[in-house]
Amino acid sequence: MTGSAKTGPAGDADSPKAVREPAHQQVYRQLRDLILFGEMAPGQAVTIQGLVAQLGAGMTPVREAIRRLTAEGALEFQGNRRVSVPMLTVENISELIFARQAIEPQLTVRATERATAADIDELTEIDALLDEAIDSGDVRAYLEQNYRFHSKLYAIAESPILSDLSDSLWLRYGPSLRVVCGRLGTQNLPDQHKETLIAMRAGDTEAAARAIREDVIQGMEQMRHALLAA
Amino acid sequence: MTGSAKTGPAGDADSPKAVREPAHQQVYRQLRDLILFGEMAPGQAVTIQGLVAQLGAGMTPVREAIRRLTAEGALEFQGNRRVSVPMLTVENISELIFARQAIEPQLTVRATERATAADIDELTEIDALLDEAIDSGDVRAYLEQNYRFHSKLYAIAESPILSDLSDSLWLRYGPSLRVVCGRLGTQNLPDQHKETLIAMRAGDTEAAARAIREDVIQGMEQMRHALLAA
DNA sequence: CAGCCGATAATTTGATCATATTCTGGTACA
DNA sequence: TGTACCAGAATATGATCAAATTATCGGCTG
Repeated sequence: MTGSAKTGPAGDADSPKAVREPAHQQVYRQLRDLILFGEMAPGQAVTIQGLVAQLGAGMTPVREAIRRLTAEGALEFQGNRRVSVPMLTVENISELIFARQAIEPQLTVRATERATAADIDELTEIDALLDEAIDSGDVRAYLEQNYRFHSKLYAIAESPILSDLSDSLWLRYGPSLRVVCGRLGTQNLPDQHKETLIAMRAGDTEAAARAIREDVIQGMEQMRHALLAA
Repeated sequence: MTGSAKTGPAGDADSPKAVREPAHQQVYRQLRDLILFGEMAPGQAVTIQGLVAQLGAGMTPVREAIRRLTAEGALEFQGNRRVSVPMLTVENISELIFARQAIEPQLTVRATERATAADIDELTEIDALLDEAIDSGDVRAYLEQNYRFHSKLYAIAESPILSDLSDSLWLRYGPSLRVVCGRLGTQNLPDQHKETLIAMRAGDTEAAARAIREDVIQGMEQMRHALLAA
């Protein structure tokens, strides 16, 4: 579901007459990014008419985007037809830790089996941008590049179902991740990406999976601690 | 489908506690059941206007239900505004096996830790209906009761995120499961529920998890074989 | 006489529908 | 064989209806 090329036959170059993306999909991506990169705080209410005004879109596309994101776990029904950004509980975090460490190492195994040299180069490039963001303390850039790294890694795995699951999990903790990063800064964040890349270059599936598992667990544990403090 | 009347536009004679459910949610549940219990074949196209006619609902609720189920993996975009029931590939099955055997035993562990005697009694009752369906060769009833059993089990676990993941997986293989059952009959289907219940009564989390893992793997392997035959 | 509680009105927001517009895919015709 | 047209389906809009939250007012009690 990441947007590289659309499912069209020969990809025409972008021309004035390029394939217009449906409005509901545009709205979906915008809102998704807003949630994913922490523009929306956990607990914040999401109103249809608010988004209509904010994004300048029609009502129907906004409704559909909200439905879709609700189904993916990025938003939650607040009972009486209200929708809001989920606030994670400690139990939620435990579930997320379990699910992520069950799924993402497996995706890493498959990615390592399939990765070409060009794939690994691209990951390395993203990781460099990630380091840059960490050094400069740019939280937003950190979140984006970190997501891009994992997203690209799992795209290489060519496992649509597991990738979808992983994406769904990411949407659930995205907003809280932002809060944690804002509080702790970007310095102490986990980063096992170097180890992952080394293992992938060596074709060592087990080591790559182990590195990602570490990355996942360290990150989620830090979230758990930050949540307990609040 | 549960023989519910059409959407009364305005105040009809209220039932004592009628909490009118939104139309889009009704449509969602109806379509979900259609998919889950094999009323729709893998590969079958799903059109908005077809459902509008079939379910007697408005266009907007149908659209939203389709979006939601698409996000959950129960339906898939076919590229050009077309939506259809997914046909599983062998690779898909492998992913599903991995994901299910990673998640569902853990849900079983949590359920075993939390289950009351009444919970286990209820599960036992469902399992009895399940046996009945198997004996009488009623595929539809088998699918329903089997889903109810797992659904109830995971509800006991009080783990909303893992339950959501499990539900999403179920929606993906529901249609194909129907095909397999229709081909093989209900006799040779896996059923580790007895072992699960015994372990739960004894509070043996490990044994319960092992039984469910067996149940999952046996069922999915049978699906894989049936798919390879076709 | 002042403060609190419950009921009702007003406003905001969500749900649904009818309709206009755009796009896709097929078909007829050159 | 290729192009233009047509039918049908999906997308998108804005209006309208219903529900819920919020605000306000009047009565009651201390």
